[in-house]
Amino acid sequence: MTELSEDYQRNDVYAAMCPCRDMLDLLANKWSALAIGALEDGPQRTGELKRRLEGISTKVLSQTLKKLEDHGLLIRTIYPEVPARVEYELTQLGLGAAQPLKQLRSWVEHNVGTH
Amino acid sequence: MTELSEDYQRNDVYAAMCPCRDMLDLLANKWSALAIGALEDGPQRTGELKRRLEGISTKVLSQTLKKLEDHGLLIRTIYPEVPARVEYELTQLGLGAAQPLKQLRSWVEHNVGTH
DNA sequence: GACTGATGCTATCAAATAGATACTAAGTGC
DNA sequence: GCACTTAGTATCTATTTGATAGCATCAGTC
Repeated sequence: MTELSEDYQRNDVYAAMCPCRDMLDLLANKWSALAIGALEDGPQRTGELKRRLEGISTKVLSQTLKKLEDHGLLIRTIYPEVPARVEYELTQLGLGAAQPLKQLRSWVEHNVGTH
Repeated sequence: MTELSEDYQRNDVYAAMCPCRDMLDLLANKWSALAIGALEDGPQRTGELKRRLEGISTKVLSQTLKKLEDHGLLIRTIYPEVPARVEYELTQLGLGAAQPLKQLRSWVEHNVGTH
């Protein structure tokens, strides 16, 4: 086993200074979890996301999507139509993150109000 | 298939008014995800949790644990020793929630800094 | 018997974030 | 010119977070 193959073991979400804390903070968030889940269905534009993520404000939606883009989880594409069309699409990384988030949402839906 | 067996389908985290939104908001949170993960190792007292959840403040730890208790995810036990000993332990519900959260933490640790 | 130490919680203040709403930009159609 | 559409920013307030200090309890020490 080479040292390179063990690289991932250096990441520890319990360590305050570990860079993966940022990612956990980003993903362990209501709106991120919902946005990534919605985008699993394919690229979507802003208005559609706003409608699906019931209760989110314009500002928080913009901020959430920007943070996800900055972390490489999704790609933002502007189509120079009029009025402007903006689409968001998950990257491979985002598709990967979507899996555990889907399980979390699913667990919540199946276990609330049943105990 | 009876109606009762379909009950869980009424929960939809995308619906703003669904009670499961509260649970998603609680679990999709950095400190909740870390606290529940730590408690998977068994009951632990406050100081131990504070040490493991590097960077958390006393106040936020208290608040986080209280919210988790209020939602039935953990049980708080006070042992009348001196100085007082307080232990937190996951309930069955908490143990269930721990699974998807573990996968999320694991995904983060394996996918940060590798793209 | 006052003094220190340990533990867990709350009180207090500043800083950051969320949320609600209004406004801007750019071009189309009337 | 004027209204309409879409996506985003600006603005203001409310809520939450974070850092610290303080409190209560009582055992052990001198």
